Amino acid sequence: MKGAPPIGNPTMTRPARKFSRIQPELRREHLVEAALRCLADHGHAGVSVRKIAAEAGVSIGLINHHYDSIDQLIAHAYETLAAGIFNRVTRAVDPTAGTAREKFSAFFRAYFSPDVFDPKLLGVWVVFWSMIRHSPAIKAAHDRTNAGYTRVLEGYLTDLAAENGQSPATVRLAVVGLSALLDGIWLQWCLTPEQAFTIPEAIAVAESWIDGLAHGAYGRLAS
Amino acid sequence: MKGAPPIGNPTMTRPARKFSRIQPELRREHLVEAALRCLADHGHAGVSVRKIAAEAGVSIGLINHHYDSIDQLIAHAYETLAAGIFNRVTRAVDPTAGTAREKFSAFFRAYFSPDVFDPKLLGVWVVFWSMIRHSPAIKAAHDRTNAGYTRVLEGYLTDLAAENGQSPATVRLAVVGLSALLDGIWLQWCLTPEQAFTIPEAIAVAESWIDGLAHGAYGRLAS
DNA sequence: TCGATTGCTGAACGTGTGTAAAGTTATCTG
DNA sequence: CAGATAACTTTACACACGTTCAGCAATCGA
Repeated sequence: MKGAPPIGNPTMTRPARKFSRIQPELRREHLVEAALRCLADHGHAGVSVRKIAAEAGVSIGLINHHYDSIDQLIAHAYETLAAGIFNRVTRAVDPTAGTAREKFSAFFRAYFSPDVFDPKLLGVWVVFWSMIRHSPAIKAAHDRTNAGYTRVLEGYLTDLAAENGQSPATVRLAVVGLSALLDGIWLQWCLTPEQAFTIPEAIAVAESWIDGLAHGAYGRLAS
Repeated sequence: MKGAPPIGNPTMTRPARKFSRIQPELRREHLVEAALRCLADHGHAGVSVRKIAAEAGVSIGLINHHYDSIDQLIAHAYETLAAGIFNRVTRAVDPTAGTAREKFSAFFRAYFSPDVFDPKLLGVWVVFWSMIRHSPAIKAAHDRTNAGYTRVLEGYLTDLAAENGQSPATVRLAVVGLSALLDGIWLQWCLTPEQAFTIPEAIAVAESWIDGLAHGAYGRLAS
């Protein structure tokens, strides 16, 4: 019974392949994808070696074979998801074509898309946030992502100031304001899907913020 | 040993009072406070009957005696905390004194206070958010709180529009924008305490948003 | 002072958790 | 084809979880 080979009929009973070996790198990718599905479906309860292993169709022990602890896997998942979204959104803006003002419109179109504005995505993100304080790896991933957006928005806003003949002195706080506005709209939208504003309206709010900035309404930020 | 009364010295060994009975309402208040301390200290791991009971100095069974499940306790804690902050912030604005513009400044002063801008508070809130999808009670508490802020900001913004001789047509989306901005600044501040902006700067960003609105930069919201 | 009431305790139960470590086997290399 | 390698499985462990429930005891009214 226990692994005993069938006697006399080696060709009849093909020993079914119990698992497949793949490159560690590829396996980790699969584990990350399974982890993200678990987080999206079960929220915080999805942070579970057993659930993720089942979702990936592998044994319990595999995760601890590829990661020192489950937190490392979650951190890797954060890194992967955040980088994917960041790349998708920022690549939607052609850095060589159009005015700075037009770049914002392109950015908003990419940001306010169903890919990003998805309650399940916030569900995943909330888990990440809740682990930031206790997991240095996740905190580091968060800081890296944040710095990326700050850098990109800072570039656009600097160009916009130059385009409008304004001083770039206000750019730093303008970045704070704009990224806060984008985060906040995303948060509200995902937390309350039945809420009272549409995606086009959300875009209009963001566009208006840029218009207000361009019209010099934010002079006091230069203080 | 097990509760056996000491023989022969009834006066020597005073039976220590094992616990105290208090009104259910008061006990629930204590449990809520203990729960909030646990959430602030341990994040999601603080959602635990054993941890909260220990923090409150009561037995394990008491929580299930006063609440059907631990989720009910957490929902009660949410309600209490959210209402407390909402009251503190909104009462800081005298509805009878000053212009609408001045009311915003008062509101911002109360909102951007150490009470609210506290990483531990976000830690608690993230737990609430993570439970919204699975707990109708928490979802309801969230919606109620949200509606409260929307109502208040809508009032201020309507007054501001009247004060500036503007159409109130844009108020609805202005509420979306302002509350998103406030949420986003709070989120950023709490997630990244070592970040590159101060509380006064955060106030300046919010004030500038109001100025931009007052200067008519948000005309397109009326579409 | 003596029940009655009921807030409260604490052990028990079944389930789920992350990790460790030993055993298995698919795949690669010689 | 044989042996080495390491990806992978499996089992086991110790612990934490929420909930239940029988019984204890603090307080109140008589």
